[in-house]
Amino acid sequence: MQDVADRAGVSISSVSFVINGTKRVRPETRERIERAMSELGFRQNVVARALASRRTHVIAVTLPYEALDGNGQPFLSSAARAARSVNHHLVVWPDDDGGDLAALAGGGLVDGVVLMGVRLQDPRVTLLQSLDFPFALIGRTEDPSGLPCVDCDIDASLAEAMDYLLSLGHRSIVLVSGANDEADAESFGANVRTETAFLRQAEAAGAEATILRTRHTVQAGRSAALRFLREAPTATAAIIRTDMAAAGFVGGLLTQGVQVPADVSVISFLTSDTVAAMPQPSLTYVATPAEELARLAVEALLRRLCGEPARDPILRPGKLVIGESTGPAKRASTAAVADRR
Amino acid sequence: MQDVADRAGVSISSVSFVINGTKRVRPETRERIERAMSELGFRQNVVARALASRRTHVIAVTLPYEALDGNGQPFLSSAARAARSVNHHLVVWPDDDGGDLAALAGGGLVDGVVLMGVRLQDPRVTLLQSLDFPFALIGRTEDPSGLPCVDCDIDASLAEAMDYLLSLGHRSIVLVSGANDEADAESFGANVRTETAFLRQAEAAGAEATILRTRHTVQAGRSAALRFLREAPTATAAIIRTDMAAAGFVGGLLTQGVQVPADVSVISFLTSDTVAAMPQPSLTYVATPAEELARLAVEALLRRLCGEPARDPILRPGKLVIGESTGPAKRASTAAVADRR
DNA sequence: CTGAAAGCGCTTACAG
DNA sequence: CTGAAAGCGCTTACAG
Repeated sequence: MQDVADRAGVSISSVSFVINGTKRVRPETRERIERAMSELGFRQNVVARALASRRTHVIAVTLPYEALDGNGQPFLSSAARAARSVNHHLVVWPDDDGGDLAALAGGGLVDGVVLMGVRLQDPRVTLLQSLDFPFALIGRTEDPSGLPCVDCDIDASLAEAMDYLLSLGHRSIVLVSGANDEADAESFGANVRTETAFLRQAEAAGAEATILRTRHTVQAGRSAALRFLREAPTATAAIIRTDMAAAGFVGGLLTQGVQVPADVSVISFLTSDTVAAMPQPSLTYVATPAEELARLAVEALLRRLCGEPARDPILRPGKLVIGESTGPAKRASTAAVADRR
Repeated sequence: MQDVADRAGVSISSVSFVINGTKRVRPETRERIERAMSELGFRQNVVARALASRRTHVIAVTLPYEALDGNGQPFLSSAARAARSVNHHLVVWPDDDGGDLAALAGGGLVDGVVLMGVRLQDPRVTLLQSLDFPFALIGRTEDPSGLPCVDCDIDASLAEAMDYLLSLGHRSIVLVSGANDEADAESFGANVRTETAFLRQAEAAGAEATILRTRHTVQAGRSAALRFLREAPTATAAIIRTDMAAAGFVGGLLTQGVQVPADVSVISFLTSDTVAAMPQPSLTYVATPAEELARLAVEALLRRLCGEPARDPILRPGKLVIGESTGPAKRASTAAVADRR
């Protein structure tokens, strides 16, 4: 930077002002400085700038190591684009238990962080609050008031699926809920909120409601199909919340000679287009508004960085996309049971 | 840090030495310093350390914005773990065209970078070389000699699939190759190398070889199935290199009344367990050694950071996993054709 | 509009 | 084994 200043015949302050647009400089000097920069191939040292200004213009999104490999939902790419559109960079920073996060927040490498995979009781939120480090959440804790949250409107999203099934005449519906283990199932808000909303909406509609839980794997979906047939023999429709299991669930039904959607309708709840397109028949599904949520979270974080107070949680509904896996309910559900034997 | 030094009654140099283990300090002073640090809840400022030492202990893996959302392969989680095991952090840094990469490499925020999605002619490699910035590749350029590369051994991996199909009696085999567009198909080494190896291995075995190209989507896989039936009527087996298309391909065949594997055997080439498990029947596949490749790439980068010269490219083969989509070839392939009509 | 100077929080020869 | 001091490459009041 000193070299640039020398070549342009100015002080390094002026160079800094030009780079950051912090202060007015005479157009003529500005041009001299810019010429000098490009002639010297000057690249600003981001680390030094960060140390002096306490701003890196980098924000992070943090998620568990496994989630790094992606679920096909465009959360990360959308967040990265949103960051870039406001002149920031986004990095993805893996963290399982808050240890890496502490290093991230304490170290000054990034200006703020977006948390994914938020749990109802999330120690990371407490940690960041105690460090007074700027953050935003994709998801919600149990009591999200006062926190900058962006989340899926589970209630409205589920209503999309339920109303559609009800309109097709289904009156006995199963929710295949769950997570990788029992503790996860209880700690993730999306899971708990889906189960609650399901029971409430089914009751309101006078429909029979059953909840099964399963893990997030294709194989688990196959097993869930067997349990579905055994434990809910009168059910004519299933809503699957564990996206990887959805394909397995349909496969499991087909293997048992149960036709989809002739015998049983299946809706995949909050999944990606890709996963929904994979099975044969392709799935009717409620699409996660991943792109929008990620963008809104980055925007919320940036408002935070500008010193604005947090607003109320922002909720967005998923969208129903009709595929080949749903159809009218069989008239007499007992007939369906008979067919299955 | 000055506070810590004061409280421990030492100079800040000693504190620095304790934190970094750079120099010997008397156990007694060390203990005093450590006590002072924990009492004060001291967190080292990573940015200041980076500026002074020119080492951040952070490495990046860079990939296109879309690839951020993952393909289910454990590249990123494995790389992150590998980095952590050698006391570094890994961030994921999206980059489409080298512009973001230049900021990353020039800015001093990370010590080195792992490049994914490497093309035969890759401008990012040239850029990093000209900046003299440490990097390692997952993948290979056209001429990778002298570069720190880690890649899938396409030839050996394909032989796994080919030998298995040949042993089942298949003598007319189709490769469904491709990428998101024609330019990609020509520019990605994995694609080009697979096609080349396929033609060579088929010829060596005296088998009939056909290549079809398709895009990386489920829907493209369905269309590819129709083209397979039309353009290669005598073929009894297909190897699919475009992972998302594999499920669609099987679905497309089934829709046309072609049985898998009774009429046609299908192998998915270099995919993840998850994608292979999704279709019904589940796919026989050659698993990408993603975990190993990512780990090796991080190790290669770290050797680079320690000043060691690059070795020759490191190649690792994929592993054949037998699923439900492969079986003996139909005796007379003409019979198969007749069946299909 | 421009510049001299202090300071961001560390590391690391160097001297003791 | 320990400390005083220069320096990493910037930003930013402050004075002119």
